[in-house]
Amino acid sequence: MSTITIKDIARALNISTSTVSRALRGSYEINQETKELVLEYAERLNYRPNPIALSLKENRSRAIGVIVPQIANYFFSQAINGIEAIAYNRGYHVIIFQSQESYEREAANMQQAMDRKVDGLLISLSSETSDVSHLRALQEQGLPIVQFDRVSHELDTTRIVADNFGGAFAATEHLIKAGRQRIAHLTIPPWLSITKERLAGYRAALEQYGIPYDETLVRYGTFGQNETGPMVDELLALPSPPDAFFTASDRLALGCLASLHQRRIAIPDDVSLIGFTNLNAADLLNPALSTVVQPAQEIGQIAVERLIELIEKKQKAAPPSTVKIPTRLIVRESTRSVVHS
Amino acid sequence: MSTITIKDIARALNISTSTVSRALRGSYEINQETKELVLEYAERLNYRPNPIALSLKENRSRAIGVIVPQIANYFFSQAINGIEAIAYNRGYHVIIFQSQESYEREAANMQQAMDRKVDGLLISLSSETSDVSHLRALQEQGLPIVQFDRVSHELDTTRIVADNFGGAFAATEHLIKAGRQRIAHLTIPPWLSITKERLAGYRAALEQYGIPYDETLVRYGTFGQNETGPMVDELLALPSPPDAFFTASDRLALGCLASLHQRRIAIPDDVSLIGFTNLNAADLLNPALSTVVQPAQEIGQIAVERLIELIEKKQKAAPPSTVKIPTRLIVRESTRSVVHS
DNA sequence: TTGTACGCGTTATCAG
DNA sequence: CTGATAACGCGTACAA
Repeated sequence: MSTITIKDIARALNISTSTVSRALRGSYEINQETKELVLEYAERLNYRPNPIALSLKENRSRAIGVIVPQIANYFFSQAINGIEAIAYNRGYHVIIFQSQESYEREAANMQQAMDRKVDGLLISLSSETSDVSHLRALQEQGLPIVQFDRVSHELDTTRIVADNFGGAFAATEHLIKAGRQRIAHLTIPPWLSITKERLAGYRAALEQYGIPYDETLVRYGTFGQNETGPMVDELLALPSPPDAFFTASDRLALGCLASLHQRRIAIPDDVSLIGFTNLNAADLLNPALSTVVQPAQEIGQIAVERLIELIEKKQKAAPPSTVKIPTRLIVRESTRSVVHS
Repeated sequence: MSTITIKDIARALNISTSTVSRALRGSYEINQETKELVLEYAERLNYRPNPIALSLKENRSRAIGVIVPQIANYFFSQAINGIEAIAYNRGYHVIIFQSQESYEREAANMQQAMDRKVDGLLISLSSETSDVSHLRALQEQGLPIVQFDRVSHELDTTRIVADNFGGAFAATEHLIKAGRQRIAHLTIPPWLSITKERLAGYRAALEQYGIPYDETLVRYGTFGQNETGPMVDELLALPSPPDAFFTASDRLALGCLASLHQRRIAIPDDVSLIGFTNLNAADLLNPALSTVVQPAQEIGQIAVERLIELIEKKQKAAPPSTVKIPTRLIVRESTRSVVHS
């Protein structure tokens, strides 16, 4: 009794279900009187069409699948924030999947998303994923897919990413201009697209300012816990230790910050530190820390907009392309004297 | 052709759909031979049952609706992390809704969740929500509901919350024992359950140590941007300004930290600062900042476990009760000399 | 303008 | 042991 169907209305009004259906969706060929009657009654009983029945019939769900490595990662939770907001306004629901950085789980998630008949898929690849044939298979079955942040160029989809090269270049340049010469780079697994781009930006800046690239200054992390301590120790033990750190994520930036504090290294007196972070995360960061801000929310919004475009105008699939969203460099010097007052 | 149904199998094997259905679900009354034939064929063609058809038939969706004020809030993204992990293992999907701290939107989300026929609802109330009759209505229609974190005691459901009183007491006591006497409390809207509990813990600690309660030291924020600056200014302008700050969220803690830095107030030399934060957020915090850690992930996990219990054993609905998860006080003194080296 | 019948994928019921 | 049929809620081609 709690859920009222088109059938109940038909029975109550002594008309057929098809008439009710047509009235409800405002079909032109229908008696004004009947129409109003139906609408009024439906309104009164708070009739709500059953989307599941519709899904079954139309073989679509008005749901978008989102697969991310980890929700509890500030970048992704912000991206999802952007995604959900837009999707909601466009009448889509968001079903979240976490790959937990596991290829296997990512594949399982994709299968489940398919089973659920999502209308489209937004995905940021797990760090374990190098083979994208499972994704390609879905795509070939006609599932609209948009990649964001951690993307593969072996898969021909629209890709929405931050300007990782530009951001890394700006960060490195900033450190160089601050007089640093031995800039360490703490980053994430080397095979990820975003890692490569950031590394390239870092190297380009070094090159432009005539500083030799020293690969011993570059350290690759996993997404594990407490990994910065050993990295920092190793770097400090070098014959010629770093005088600055450029980290590739907020997690690494803060881990590095904490490690340096524990080792009684002052920032920015002994070393400088700058990290890749996210827009709101920047608020959360130590005010002494300069950051390269990634517009996570914007990336999510644009990704979902593109995806909905693909879903709704299948006829003219926009040619796959890579969209780079600019990053922003936030320099905080003002607090320097305070922190070390 | 991409999706294979029970019908396809039946046609291919020249048997009826009912036989296929029975074979697939291992019905006892069925020929071993036929069974194997069907299973083998289904396996080979990678048959996957259509959950939407099942939903329509069984009037359930194996999906859990989760309504939170904001995904991009570290507490909630961690809670969702816990929720998703458990739900996934139990075969449920998670559909996310953001109320964006709006009552109206929360109500709309609930309606949509109902429309989608979620099997149960996990909710943390928006800051605008005081009237819970919309929730009560759903509950009376038989929808299993579990509240977490921001709960209403006017709604008779299982509630999973952090031990806000205990955490606030511990934080305040810690500050008192560090010699502080004028402890400001920056908190969130006063009508929220969690606000009241934290305030009560704060007052209880003051009382226990014979410090008079001064309401001018308590400031209530909204969830807006950049609200700590004015709060801190007002407090510092008091005839007898605070010598410590206890903040009710990571956002307020960091906002406060930044504001104090800007005003050249040293921590912990001039004032002490302690905040309510979340387990992983603690990593992100300034290493100089002590915190009361809320186990966000655990709260999510327990909430969803309870919900699934309710969903699956409707017969014996566990009596509604409030579960308090302990918080943990993390004191970081070691970094003090470093920050001010 | 309205009603009848069918199909979307699946399972339960009832015959055989 | 297996098959035909109805039902879940909806929209629509076709018939009236």
